[in-house]
Amino acid sequence: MENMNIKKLAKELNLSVSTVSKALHDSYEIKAETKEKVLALAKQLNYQPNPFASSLRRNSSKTIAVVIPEIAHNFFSLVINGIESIAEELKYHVLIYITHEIPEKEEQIIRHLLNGRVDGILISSSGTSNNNAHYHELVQKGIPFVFFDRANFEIDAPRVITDDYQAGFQATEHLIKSQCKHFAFLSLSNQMSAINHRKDGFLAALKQYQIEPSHVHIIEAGTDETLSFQIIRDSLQPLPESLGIFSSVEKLAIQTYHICKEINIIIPKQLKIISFSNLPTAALLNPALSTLTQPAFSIGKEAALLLFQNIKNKGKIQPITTLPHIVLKSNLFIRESTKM
Amino acid sequence: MENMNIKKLAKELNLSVSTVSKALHDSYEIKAETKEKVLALAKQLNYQPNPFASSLRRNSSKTIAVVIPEIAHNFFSLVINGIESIAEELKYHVLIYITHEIPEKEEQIIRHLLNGRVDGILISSSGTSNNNAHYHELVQKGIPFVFFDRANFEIDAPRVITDDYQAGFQATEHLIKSQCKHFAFLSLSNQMSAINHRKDGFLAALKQYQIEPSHVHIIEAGTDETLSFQIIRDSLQPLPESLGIFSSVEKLAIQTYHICKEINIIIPKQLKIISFSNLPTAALLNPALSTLTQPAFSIGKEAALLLFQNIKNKGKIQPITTLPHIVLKSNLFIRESTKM
DNA sequence: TTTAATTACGAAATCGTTTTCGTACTCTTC
DNA sequence: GAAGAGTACGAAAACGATTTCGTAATTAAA
Repeated sequence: MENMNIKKLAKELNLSVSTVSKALHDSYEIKAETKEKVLALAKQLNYQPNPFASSLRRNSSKTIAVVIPEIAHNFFSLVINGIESIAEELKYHVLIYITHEIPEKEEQIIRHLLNGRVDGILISSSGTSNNNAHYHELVQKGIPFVFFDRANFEIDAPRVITDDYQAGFQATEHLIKSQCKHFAFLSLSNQMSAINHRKDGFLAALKQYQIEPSHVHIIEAGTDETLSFQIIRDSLQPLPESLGIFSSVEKLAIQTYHICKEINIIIPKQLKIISFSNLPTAALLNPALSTLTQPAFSIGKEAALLLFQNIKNKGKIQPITTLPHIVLKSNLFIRESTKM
Repeated sequence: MENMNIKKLAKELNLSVSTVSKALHDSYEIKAETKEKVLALAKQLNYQPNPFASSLRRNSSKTIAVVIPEIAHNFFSLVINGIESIAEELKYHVLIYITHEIPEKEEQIIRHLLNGRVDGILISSSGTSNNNAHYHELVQKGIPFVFFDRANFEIDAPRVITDDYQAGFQATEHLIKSQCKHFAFLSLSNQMSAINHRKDGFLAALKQYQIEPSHVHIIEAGTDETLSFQIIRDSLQPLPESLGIFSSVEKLAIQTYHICKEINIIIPKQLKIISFSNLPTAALLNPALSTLTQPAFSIGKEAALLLFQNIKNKGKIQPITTLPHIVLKSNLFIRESTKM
């Protein structure tokens, strides 16, 4: 009685394995009475089909993978919440892979997933190392995938992103109207679509308001924590007059707060800052942080829905032009960190 | 050439399937020359073994499950980071399941995992509904599992927890020495081991310092956000004199901050608060929040190590007395929110 | 030189499902 | 009452790996 399987179940019922299998799947070939018997005994003996045998035979795993740069991050964990809400409903399993912002790691993970372990993949890219070969291999293997937030625009895959350009423009415009004279953009890397779009919006706003180019600073802080602290600290000493910082990600804004505390820069008097962020404590910070907040949960939900739709339509080739690209709106919350 | 498998590989090499399989597993039966040929062609043709066929035959999945109450939470996402660091190293896959603090959901998830989809489970319990039957079924099926943070002490399974009692005592002692007169413990539920230990420490400290029992308040805020806001708000109106709050979880402390802001209670003048928390912004809050911080990453790491050890030792029954229970230390950070 | 041991491989069973076929049996229908 | 359709089931072939067991060919030992 150690492990129940369909063979033992069939023997117990005096039925063939195939009949039992069909009964369990509610096949029209099996009469109601038999189905009931099978279901009843299956429940009683606590029979659960072996998922690997099933996956092997059906060539589908009821599993998706989520590949993200990091997880201890409000944005990504909220996205996962959204993804999980859909996966749970559709009875799919969710595998998590973390790249730690290392493109090679992402490549390795994706390559590994070519073996069919998952029916589809949700990716927030860590930037590409050189080429996009691994994405192309996914396409070739017919494994559906959807980008979210950080997409690779060279690949014809569906994506769920936010209005990064507009949001960047809007945030920058807000800094300009708050009487900033110098402007800095805090970037993780120039390899990430979302961040680059934010930067484009930033630059466009500055151009439109005819800000002197020498007053515009792009600070690439990078993904290494110690290093980025140093880079930001250096760029604040000496402190440009009336500096307005637009941070492309939450983490760098928090670092900036820490640095300002450390070297006694007063926000918003000496420095104003606004950041993309999903911090639940943004309004409680000292001073409260102005934010652009992405609808992270919805991003996860939409991306998952798109993925499952693609999994269902697998085989039927879809014209590229109908690939659904979803763009959601970020919300601007003006708080004290950008007060005049 | 659509999908490579071991049969095609064998044909290409003019070898039998079994020889190829053995070569790929570096079996002593196969001579070096043959191994090299096999490995070379496997790499060239980008052969990756079908994980389900493999799992089916070997009866092991190289996959573990992590069952947590929620994910958009600094503590749990840090724990996952720790778990992932070990899993990645050992080439295991990580499935995530979220219970949303619903015990029935947890039961359902655990029951589902009885089918052998995973080699082991890491659980932070959402409290038990009635019985512990699902845990016993895991034991019966021989599926290793490890509790972390929120353990079920009635079950003989390894656990990785923190010194909740001592930390609770310490935090409360700190509130007492900060001249608080009334004391409140903010709890999620009385079903969770970690939280109850914190409460015990809280009560023990108050007893030791002979605090008048009528000055001691236990506030069970529950897991529903709207409701807990209301409960906390109500318990602060009217505001007891010199109230010191010890929040058992970060979320409730943040809610308290929001409420204080809303109804103009000044921290730490009118109300002092200290909380268990892994907030990266604790020091940046207004005012900076005093915290007890758990070594979340280490908890994840230790729990994963324990689980993998148990997976390896599966079969060999271990005497209950040697079950490793790991207790890690939390760190107390005193900040402005408890300043006199 | 004969026997025993070792080396290097292959055939086939196996893991637990799902699915394709085949086939008894009953029921219509003309 | 023969033909056709429909019903309800079973045998067996997949799915793609791993592993047991058997066996030629070579080498070593007696």
